[in-house]
Amino acid sequence: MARAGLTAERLTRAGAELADEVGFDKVTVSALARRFGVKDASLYSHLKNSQDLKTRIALLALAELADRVAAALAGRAGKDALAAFANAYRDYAREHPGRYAAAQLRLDPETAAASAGGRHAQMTRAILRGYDLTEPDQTHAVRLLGSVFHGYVSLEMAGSFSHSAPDTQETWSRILDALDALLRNWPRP
Amino acid sequence: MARAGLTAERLTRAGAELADEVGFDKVTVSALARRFGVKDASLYSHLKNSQDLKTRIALLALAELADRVAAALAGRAGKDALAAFANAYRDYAREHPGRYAAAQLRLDPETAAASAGGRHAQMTRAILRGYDLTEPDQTHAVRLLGSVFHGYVSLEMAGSFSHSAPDTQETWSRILDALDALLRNWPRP
DNA sequence: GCATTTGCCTAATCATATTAGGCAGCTTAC
DNA sequence: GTAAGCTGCCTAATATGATTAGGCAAATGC
Repeated sequence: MARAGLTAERLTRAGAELADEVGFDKVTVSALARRFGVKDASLYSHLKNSQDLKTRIALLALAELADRVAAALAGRAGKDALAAFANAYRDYAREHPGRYAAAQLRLDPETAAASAGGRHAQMTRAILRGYDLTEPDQTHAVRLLGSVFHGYVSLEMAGSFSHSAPDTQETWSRILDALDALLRNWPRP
Repeated sequence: MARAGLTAERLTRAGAELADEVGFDKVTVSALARRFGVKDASLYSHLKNSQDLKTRIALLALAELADRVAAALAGRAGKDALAAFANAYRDYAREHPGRYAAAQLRLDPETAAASAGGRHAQMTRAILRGYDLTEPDQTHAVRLLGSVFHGYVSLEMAGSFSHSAPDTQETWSRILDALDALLRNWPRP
C-alpha cells in the first residue's frame, strides 16, 4: 500500500483545519484518520494520544496568534497599538474559531511554559509602554486587557451580543476608545 | 428491584455536582448512571440524550447564578453594586467551576431565550443606573462589563494569572476601581 | 541487493451513547 | 384486596471513538 506520509506536523495542521470546519470539540482521532484515508491506529505512531493531538493544535494556534499580533503591533504605539492588538486577536478568532477554541485549552504547566503564552503577555505589556503606568499597575492593566479581549471575543463568538442593537462593530470601537481613555487616566488607589 | 427514583430534576442536580467535582466535560450519561447505581439506558427515560443533560445543567447554572447576582445586588447602587455583581459572579465560578463551565455552553436560540440569560443582561444594565450613561453607550458598557467579568474569571480559572505576582485578588480590586472610574468618566465619541 | 527501520494495517479491547423491547412494582378502580 | 395498566429500570444490541499489540510491506542505508 502507498504510504500516506503522516507526520505529527501534518496531522496537527489538518487537525487545526478540521477544528475550524467542525469545531474543536469534534476534532477526533477517528475523524482525522478518515481525512487522511488511513486507519485510526495509524495515527498513534505520530501522536501519543487524543489529548496530545489537542495540545498540539492548541500550541499551533497560540503560536499563530502570537505571530499575527506581533506583525500587527510592529511600528505602532499608544492607541494605535492597542487597536492593532485587539483587532488581530478578534480577527483571528473570527477567521479560525476552532483554533481559537483550541488556544483556550488548559495546558499543564510545563507545556504552557513552552508555549507562545509568554509572548502574548510580553506583547500586551508592550502596548502599555505608550501609557504612563508603572508596576504593579502595569500588571493589573495587562490582566484587564487580556480579560476584555478574551471575554469580548468569547461572548461575541457565542452569540451573546447577536440579538440586540447596536451592532458589535460599533461596540468594539467604543470599547477600544474606553480602554484607551482608561489607560491614559488610570486611577491610583 | 427497588426503584432509584430518577427524575430529570434529580439527574440535573446530580450532574451539576458531578461537573463541579470532575469537570463539566467529564459529565457523561454513564458516569451519572453509575452515581445512581442504575444502568446507562435507564437515564433515557428522563433525558432525551447526552446533549439534553448538558443543556439542563447549563440552564440550572444560569438560573443559580442569576439568583445569586440578584441577591447580591439588592439594595446597592453605584460602585457598591458593581463590586457586588462582580464578586457574586467570580465567587460562583470559584465555588462551582463545573457549573460555571456549563453556563458557557452554547445554547440554541430558543433555549437561550428561555434561559436566565436575559436576567443577567437586565441586572448588568441595572448597575449602570448608578452612572450617567444613555443609549447606545449604556449597551456598550453592558457589553464591556460582561466581557471583563467573563474574561477575567475564565482566565483566572484557567490559571493564566497564577504564575506571576501580584496576586489576583489585588488585581481584581484594582480592575473594579478602574471600571468604576471608567463608567463615571465614559468617553463620548 | 540485502538488512533494517519504520509506517500503516489487522485485530482486539474497552468506554460511551443510544435504541428496542421486556418484566416487575406501583397505582388505580372496582 | 385484587386485577389492569402504566412506568421505571433492566437486558440486549449496535455504533462510534480511543487505544494497544503485533504483522507485513515499503522506504532507507549500506
